[in-house]
Amino acid sequence: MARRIGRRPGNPDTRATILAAARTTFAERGFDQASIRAIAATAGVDPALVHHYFGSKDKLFLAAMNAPADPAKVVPTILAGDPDQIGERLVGAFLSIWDSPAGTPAVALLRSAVSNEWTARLLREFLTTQVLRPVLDHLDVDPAQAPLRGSLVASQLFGLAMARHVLRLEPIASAAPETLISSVGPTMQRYLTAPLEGQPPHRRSRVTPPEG
Amino acid sequence: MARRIGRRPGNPDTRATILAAARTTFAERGFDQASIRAIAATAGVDPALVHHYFGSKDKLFLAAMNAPADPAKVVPTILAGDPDQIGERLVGAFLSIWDSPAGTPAVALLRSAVSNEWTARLLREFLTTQVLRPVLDHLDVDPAQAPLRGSLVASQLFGLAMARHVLRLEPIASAAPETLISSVGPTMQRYLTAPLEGQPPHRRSRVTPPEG
DNA sequence: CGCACAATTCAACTACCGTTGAGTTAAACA
DNA sequence: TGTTTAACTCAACGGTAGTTGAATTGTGCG
Repeated sequence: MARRIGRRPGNPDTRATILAAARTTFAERGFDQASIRAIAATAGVDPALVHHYFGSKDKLFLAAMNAPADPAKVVPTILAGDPDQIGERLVGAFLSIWDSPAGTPAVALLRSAVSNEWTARLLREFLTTQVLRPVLDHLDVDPAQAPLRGSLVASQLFGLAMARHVLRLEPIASAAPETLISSVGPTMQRYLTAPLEGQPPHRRSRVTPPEG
Repeated sequence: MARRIGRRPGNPDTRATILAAARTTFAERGFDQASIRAIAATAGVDPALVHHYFGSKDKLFLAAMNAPADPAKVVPTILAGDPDQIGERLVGAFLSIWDSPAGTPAVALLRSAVSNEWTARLLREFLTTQVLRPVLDHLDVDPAQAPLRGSLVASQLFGLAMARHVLRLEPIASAAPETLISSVGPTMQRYLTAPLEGQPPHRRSRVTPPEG
């Protein structure tokens, strides 16, 4: 079992090089469009070596996604402090993730989740169990309303990340974090804590849909 | 030039059948993942016939995207009426598009824009010139703030559509339109008309980013 | 009828894709 | 030195992609 003879892990750089190439390629193209061959080429390596290290494309993706921002460390920082500013702190923490080393795998996960059911489930479970549930629990939100509030928050954060980092819609793409914090923070605050049904939609205010 | 002999456009159904198959396939899988071969199979037709009619996959996509909800007809309905309810009417009109015949190509465009730069530009220009600009003009928004307000609106609407129709995040995916109108409408209203810089972010309220 | 021409199909080309298995190289130990 | 073992390469497999050009079908017209 504990045989320790034979060639040592000669060049441990290679594994990390492949992982880095995988992260950027997945981020640029998403899971489906990123090919193992392209990743291997970026890493300057034979495609078969990727399989040698990671076994399959799925496992490579999982390995590349490891060590995104650990929510267990970020979430408490959001919760601490004035409850009225949780919305702003949430947006600030969210934005700062993309400028950190975790930003690349985050974009990768985001891009992939749209066209790949498997990665979509990955993102969904990560968001709900690691981020939304702790925040909603901490705020003592009515459990009957928590799912709607949580998915509203997720929809705005998702749209914000998409506009800023995937679609690159200006001026959101280049805006200072402070601008987005003061703009979107109150939205988060409202989704989290303000009464949602208190103000029902104005009576008969809907626009008639196109005929069909 | 004006020779009119030979076989007539024998079965004009076929072209429409292919277009319909293209729309649903693009909507289900997005531009990249939708194959001409799959579209042809859905239409019960040879892949080469698709090229015969549409020339290339790009042109087929453009043809399939034609006749989404004509914004020239929808936008005025949003603008008419109480300016304080424009947010709600905007969300209502937006939601109703997806339940109309235009919903299928809309989902297709949405899905494709994420992983394909070409379709992303298509969606971006459609949104800004056909929807956001008219609304902002009508509201006499400060031109210096209009782009930010417009892209904030777009980010929330985009996130809403994604959550509801692509990621199918519950309970947004199954919520009644009225629920979403009363929840998201005020957000739109605020992005469009409320002072954005009036309340700067609370001083030093940002969460420290992960080191890097 | 038989010609013209659109509708439609067939087979094939090139180009990638993920994956596999066998083969080569070289570093560490006995 | 020689064995062991991991690092790494090569060539190929079966599959799917968009696209192409030649061949076939069938209908209307002179």
